[in-house]
Amino acid sequence: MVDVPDIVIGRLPIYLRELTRLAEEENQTTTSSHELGQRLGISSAQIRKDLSHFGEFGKQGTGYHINYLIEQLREILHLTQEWPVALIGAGYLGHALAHYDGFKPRGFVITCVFDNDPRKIGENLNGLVVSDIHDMESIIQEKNIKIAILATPANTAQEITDRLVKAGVKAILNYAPIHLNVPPDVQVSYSDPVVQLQRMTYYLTP
Amino acid sequence: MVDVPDIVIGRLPIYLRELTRLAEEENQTTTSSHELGQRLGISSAQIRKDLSHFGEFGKQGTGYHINYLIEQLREILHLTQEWPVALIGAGYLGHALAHYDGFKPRGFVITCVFDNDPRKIGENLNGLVVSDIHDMESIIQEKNIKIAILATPANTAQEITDRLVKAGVKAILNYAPIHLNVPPDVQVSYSDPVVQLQRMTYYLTP
DNA sequence: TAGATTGTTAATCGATTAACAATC
DNA sequence: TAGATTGTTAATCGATTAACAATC
Repeated sequence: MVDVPDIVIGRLPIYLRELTRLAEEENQTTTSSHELGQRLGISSAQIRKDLSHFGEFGKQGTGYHINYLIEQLREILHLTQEWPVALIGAGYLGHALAHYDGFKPRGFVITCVFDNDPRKIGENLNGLVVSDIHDMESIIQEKNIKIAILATPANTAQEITDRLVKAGVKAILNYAPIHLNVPPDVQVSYSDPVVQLQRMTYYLTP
Repeated sequence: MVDVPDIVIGRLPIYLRELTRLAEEENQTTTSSHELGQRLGISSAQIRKDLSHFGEFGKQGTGYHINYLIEQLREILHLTQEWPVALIGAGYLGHALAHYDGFKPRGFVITCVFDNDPRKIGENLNGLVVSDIHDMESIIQEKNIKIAILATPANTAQEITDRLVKAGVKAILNYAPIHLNVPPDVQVSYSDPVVQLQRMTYYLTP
């Protein structure tokens, strides 16, 4: 359990999402690796192999009890606590993230928002007041925040990242279209819509 | 060149992005697989191997001419044309995407926006008028649009996807937190911030 | 019991890396 | 020339899959 491949970890939230859907939308109480795989376009063998890294969660003949497997996945992914998140950038994207109601039910709460634009500082974003980015480090440390969402332009992203790391942040979801350099103990996840679109156009006939 | 692994294709836009950065921000005209890899946290061997699927773009001793490699990557990824994109959903996220100025310089133009909310239909979004989603298929076909960005709630995403596919869309960037079922000739790329955050919390100590 | 499905093993498949001849 | 760096090969490393005994 010490050395589970990251590619396996990356699939667990997808399993968790689909299991929640099966429970809430389809009102099912059990499922099988075959059914889950069918719905996600993943082989049943891969799902069983992935889960086997962490224990035995199913029963031969009947499959998996959905609520139990959801609970196990939430523990594995450290989602039994709610994670406070700092949002950096109060532009259009920052607004969208601040208003997104999908964070809370899945384990995350945006707790503070920062911007460097005096016209945005003080603004109310879905109940959160935008703070001056100068206060970022002190507020992050005070609230013991370990996760940040970066929604700033590319040209300030690395500088802000360095400050986040110094302030103790260990995971960054980066929406700026730029690679970030961080120490090995800091996680970075990237979301650049253009990179995603460009990957798909390769397969399209111009 | 017929059968390049998708994981290789996925790195090409990253190379392209960093090369553009090297040219525009650092004013460099040449680079090496070593330098590029250093900046991206990728081995130089992997970069050379990836590029070798498509041809020989460098020179021994001197490396790669940046502008030339950029042009080659743009051709490989089919970015020599500008791709019109349909945006589905005019909520906060739709607003953010409609105002994002990073699409045009990298090959994409949001050409139409759709929503089903009568209060949003007719609204002006950064120069685009929000259309009734009932007109989605006809407008997409008329404009010969092959790429859509899905920024709707999860509960309508599959239904809209089916309609997009019928209208001829071949690539979907999906922001709804749900797996989409599509025919094999349709590309889907996913962007669910919570999935990305949950992958990172695995590595965090609660 | 009969049917279904797990967890696991071994085989297969695919991706990454190290090394180096070629050559600018 | 000497130094640097490519493109490519072969070896290594890692991930996926097929198959099946175990068992609910």
